Amino acid sequence: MSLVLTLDPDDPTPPYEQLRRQLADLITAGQLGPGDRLPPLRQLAGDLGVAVGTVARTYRELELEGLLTSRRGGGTRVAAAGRARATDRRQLLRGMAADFVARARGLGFTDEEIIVALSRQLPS
Amino acid sequence: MSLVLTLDPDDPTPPYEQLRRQLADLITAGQLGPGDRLPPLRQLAGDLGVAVGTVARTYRELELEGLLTSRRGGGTRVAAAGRARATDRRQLLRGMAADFVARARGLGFTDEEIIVALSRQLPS
DNA sequence: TCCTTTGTGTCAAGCATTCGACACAAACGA
DNA sequence: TCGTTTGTGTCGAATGCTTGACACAAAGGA
Repeated sequence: MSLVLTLDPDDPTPPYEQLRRQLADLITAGQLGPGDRLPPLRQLAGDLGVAVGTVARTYRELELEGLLTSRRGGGTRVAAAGRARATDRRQLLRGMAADFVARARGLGFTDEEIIVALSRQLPS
Repeated sequence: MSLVLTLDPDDPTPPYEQLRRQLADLITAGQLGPGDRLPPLRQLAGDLGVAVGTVARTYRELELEGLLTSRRGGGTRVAAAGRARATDRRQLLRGMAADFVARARGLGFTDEEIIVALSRQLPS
């Protein structure tokens, strides 16, 4: 499994937060399943070019959310699903779709315009 | 015209940046047209509950991008369109749609799942 | 058992952001 | 003309994030 985690240096959003969002989405979407192991702090920090403490902060926050479990020497893994993952997965996509549509409408785009733009990206 | 600008206190993204993105989108989408006046620094700062300097930073950055023009005593207005707004408008939506689809695919959702989720939000 | 890996915690330093307040200059309106 | 509005700039203080380094504890592997 090759994790695709990236940081945008031009984004004023703090790196620990950029990383947290990506991992949270990957887990909720099921790309990372319960028990899956995440990269060690030092490795991920080295790959992304940030300090160890920054990645540690991301892992800590996700553990507080119940998405990860960490053990010294044992690494950091995706927590056993407390809730039904299938439901979360569906809700995540539904929320993403709703956000996208709401944002487009708020910018004055008509439903027709939105549909046209989407049909360029999706086979239908 | 009642601007809908909001700040999420829980979002670690700096307020000046949250505001900058919203205004940039509104302008590019054409919701705010050339010559339209924006709220005075002090008024917007008061409404959003932030310091004047924070809103000033947002206006300054947008002026550097060429989207706004500011004059002492004259207020801040949307700059005269340097480029064809119609094109920008279309490209903005196209980019938003592409980002949404790419993100969903990256999270492992199939095109079919994406279409189903969207059809719940859009009449078609 | 012993060494390595790994997460956790601390620390000081630097930097960016925000805040609140104030002063100033330019445009506007009566 | 004169007072108001408005953007700009500065200042010090506070807060939060990142960095780099270090030590420590727990788990795993040879």
